[in-house]
Amino acid sequence: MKIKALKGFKDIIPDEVDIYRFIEKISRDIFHRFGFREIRVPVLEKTDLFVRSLGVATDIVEKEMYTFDDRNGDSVTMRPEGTASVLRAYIEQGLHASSSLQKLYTIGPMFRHERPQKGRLRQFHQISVEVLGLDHPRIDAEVMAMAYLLLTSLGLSARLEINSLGCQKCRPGFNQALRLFLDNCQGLCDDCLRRRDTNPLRVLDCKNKSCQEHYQKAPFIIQHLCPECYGHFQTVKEGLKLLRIPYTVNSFMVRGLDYYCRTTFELISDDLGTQNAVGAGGRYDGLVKELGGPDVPGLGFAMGLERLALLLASQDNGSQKAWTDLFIAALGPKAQNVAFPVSHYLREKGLSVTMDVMDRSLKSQMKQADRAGANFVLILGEEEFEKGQAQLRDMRSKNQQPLTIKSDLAEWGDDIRWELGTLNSEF
RNA sequence: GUGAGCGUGGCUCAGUCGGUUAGAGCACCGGGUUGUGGCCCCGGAGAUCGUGGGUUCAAAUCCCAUCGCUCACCCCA
Repeated sequence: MKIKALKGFKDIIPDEVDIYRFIEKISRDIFHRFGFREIRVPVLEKTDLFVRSLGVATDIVEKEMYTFDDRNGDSVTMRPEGTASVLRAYIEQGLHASSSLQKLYTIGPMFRHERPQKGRLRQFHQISVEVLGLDHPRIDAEVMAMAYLLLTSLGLSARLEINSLGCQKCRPGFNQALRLFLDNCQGLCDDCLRRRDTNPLRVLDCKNKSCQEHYQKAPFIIQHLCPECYGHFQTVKEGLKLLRIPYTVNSFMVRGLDYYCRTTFELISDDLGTQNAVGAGGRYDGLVKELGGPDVPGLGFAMGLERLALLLASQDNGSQKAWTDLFIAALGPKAQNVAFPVSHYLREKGLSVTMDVMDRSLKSQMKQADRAGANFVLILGEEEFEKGQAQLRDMRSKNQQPLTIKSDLAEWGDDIRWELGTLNSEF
């Protein structure tokens, strides 16, 4: 019986890794421009960390975490998201002491025991970005602008939707108003009836038509924001305008995690089926304190690498294949015996070199060279080898020139490097 | 947890009102070019037809069970 990977756990094969590396490279570059630094944190944490940060009643904590007792009997959890771990590290390492403002990001695997579907896995990968220690609304706009720039830099388009969830002062009032409104609605669907109690905001994006008719008249959270939250939201929007970042306000947008307050946002793509958010985040003032740290405000977002990769793959951007500087085609045992150490010498000197060690026909070796994306092929033929000659072929121009083989392999290797250098500079 | 669809060489799929040696394309290997790639032509290797059981003279095809994958719901990146 073949052993297969677990449900929702995927191998990322070389062609796909190229896409992931591309995404990561662009991300690091963009984040650097905004003054962010990378932090790497463990994938396994004490269960309590996530229970406290995400909220006991959230779906993630209730039924999606990979939680188990380790060999000491301690309850541990494979991280379902990045923010909690980064904040734990921020507090534990005393990063707040070295600078009151910390801009951090991390890239890595997250784990949630969900039913897999398009753009959703049990082990998936996120880029997670956090700003700690700054509550000015402009940073909210800046972070959204950075997320937006990342997408456009990747050649992707997505729309930015924003909302404000208010704070501990004004949200309860809205929740009450909403619940009152829902109690007076007749004929809501079963889902909405359930959500009315568990997560009232969630009813607002119900897909049921009759429910939606009701919600046309539902109270908007924006109307219930306290003056501070309202002002914050206004400045966020002004900031986005100043930066010329297009956005729409979606007052029905909710976050699944308890810790969000005030600004929330999502980056939505229409090419992802129903899992249409490529990135999402928001402000989480109070969370650091909740986790035992100083009372500093926080803000962050996460992007799903799989979803980004899905979008990039769908845009048939011709993935460049692997390449190699030089392929050595050696025919016959004698030539092979020389080619083998020369290939190693050239690699020591920094060239990427491939050769066929099975001594196959020249035709098939040329084929291999082509597949390896070789820029040049060094041909060591049996007869020529006896005469101390080799051929250096430029695979693009098909030009071929003779090269004298020297008995001192290092000396000859340097000759080859020299020739490749002069030939390459012509391009 | 709920619902629907689908499991045939490495990949994408055809074949399914049961009927001989299960096909194609791509990829792979070899040859045509006695020592020169990408195109073309020819040949080759490669399949427990997801698994188990049942019906039948005969099952990839029908029935039952089971496993897996996919998509959707819930929820989320």
